[in-house]
Amino acid sequence: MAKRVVPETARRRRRPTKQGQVLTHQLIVETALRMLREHGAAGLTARRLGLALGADASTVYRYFRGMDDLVLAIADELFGHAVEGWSPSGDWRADLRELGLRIHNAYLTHPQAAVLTASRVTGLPQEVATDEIILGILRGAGFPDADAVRIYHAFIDQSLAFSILDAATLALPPAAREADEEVWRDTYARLPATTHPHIAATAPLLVARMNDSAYPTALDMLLASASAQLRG
Amino acid sequence: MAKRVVPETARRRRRPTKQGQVLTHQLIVETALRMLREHGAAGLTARRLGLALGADASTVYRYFRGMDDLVLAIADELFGHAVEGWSPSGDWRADLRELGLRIHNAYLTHPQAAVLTASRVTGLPQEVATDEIILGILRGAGFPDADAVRIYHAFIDQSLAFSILDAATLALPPAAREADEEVWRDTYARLPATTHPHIAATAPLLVARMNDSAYPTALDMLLASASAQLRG
DNA sequence: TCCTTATGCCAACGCCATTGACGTTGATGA
DNA sequence: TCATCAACGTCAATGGCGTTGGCATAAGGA
Repeated sequence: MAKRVVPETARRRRRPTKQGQVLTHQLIVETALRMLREHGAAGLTARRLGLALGADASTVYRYFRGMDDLVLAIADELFGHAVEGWSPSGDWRADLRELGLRIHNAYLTHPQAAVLTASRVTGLPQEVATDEIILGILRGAGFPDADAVRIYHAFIDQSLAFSILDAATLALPPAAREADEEVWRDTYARLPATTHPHIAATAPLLVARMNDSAYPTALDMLLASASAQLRG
Repeated sequence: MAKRVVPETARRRRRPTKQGQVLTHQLIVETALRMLREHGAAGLTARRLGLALGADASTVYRYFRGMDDLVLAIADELFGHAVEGWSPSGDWRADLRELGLRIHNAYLTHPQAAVLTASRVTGLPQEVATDEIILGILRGAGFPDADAVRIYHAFIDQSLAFSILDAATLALPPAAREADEEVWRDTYARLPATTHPHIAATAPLLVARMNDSAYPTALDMLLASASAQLRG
């Protein structure tokens, strides 16, 4: 075949799809983002993307080598969304907290993008820009380079990792979530204090928190530890 | 159809597969675990599982409602593996560190199981047992119940979340990983200090750490913060 | 002995990502 | 002006996936 290569230069020749749509990388990424937002991670498929674009599924492959390439482009875009409109306050701890929550939130609807961002470090522009910001905050706060890099790594991976986890919960249909909650409540309430004293003692607390994301806690703990390191 | 219901009572009547194998829930889970260990998360499919069992893929559905049910069973099994042979040392911090690493490691080859464990809290036996152990360590260390529950939640989700992330890296074919590493090294080395001073200053450190999991760092920071809370 | 039920197999459904072949277009340069 | 060529659209097909309906068979229980 004619080697479905994706050219790097900007395209100048265009032909509309059957529905009259003119495609670009940008348009495809934006459409994909909208689909993810509206239908969740499982809702983005080549076929449906093609449909949403008014084009054949295979047309997507003229622009991206495969779905992974597309998701990678989406992933980079999300870093841009995460820091959009943000500016440093001067308080490193508050700044990192804000950025952590923003990144976590941006990837919440796009867990597949989080997986790729973390596993396939490809140096895409928005990702690099975000890295620079985070490292800048840490070094500006006075962390020695080795510590700054270590904390940066833990910080960014933790935000992405929790996004994936929390996204899975979010993606469940409400009915399934309620059913699970019921089972859980039952199971934990039924455990006798003789065999499971600690669960029995804390069951109400456990149940009350079971639907919350643990990310804010984990983030705060990471920042508290970093702060202690800085002072110590 | 005859409603493919999975009976809850132990089965007594058995008919071997064409290959003479006699199936049980246990055998299916064990075979699936082996496939995950040997071929990674993407290597476990209903068809291949059937093949490995010497049975038709559809036979699996006589034992599990669907793939999710099977993976849930696997997930619970993994908690058992994680704490197998472990006993508390009396040092709560060292104990939690050990358990965190064990859980992270157990789910490393089974990220799909980690996703389900965290998103569909179903109160399966091994999971409950592990929860009891962790809560016991925290309450034994002197944490008030509210803190113990909060830390427990962050701790367990952190280990699962990082498993998913690290598993994605692990699953990449070595060639792809090396190619990515190359790109990364290039990108970061090429950034001028004028536009990206912080990356430029720490590039060697960044590159040196890029393939390591950030989990141990994040875990230690979480424990350090917990310890400070306890003392404070 | 007969009936029920558990459990096996097979074939099929509708989904998925991806690709090869082919047609059409617009820009380029002789 | 016009031939060439790359870009990029469609279509049809491939091989995989989870899942299910239909049917055959064997093990107990009556």
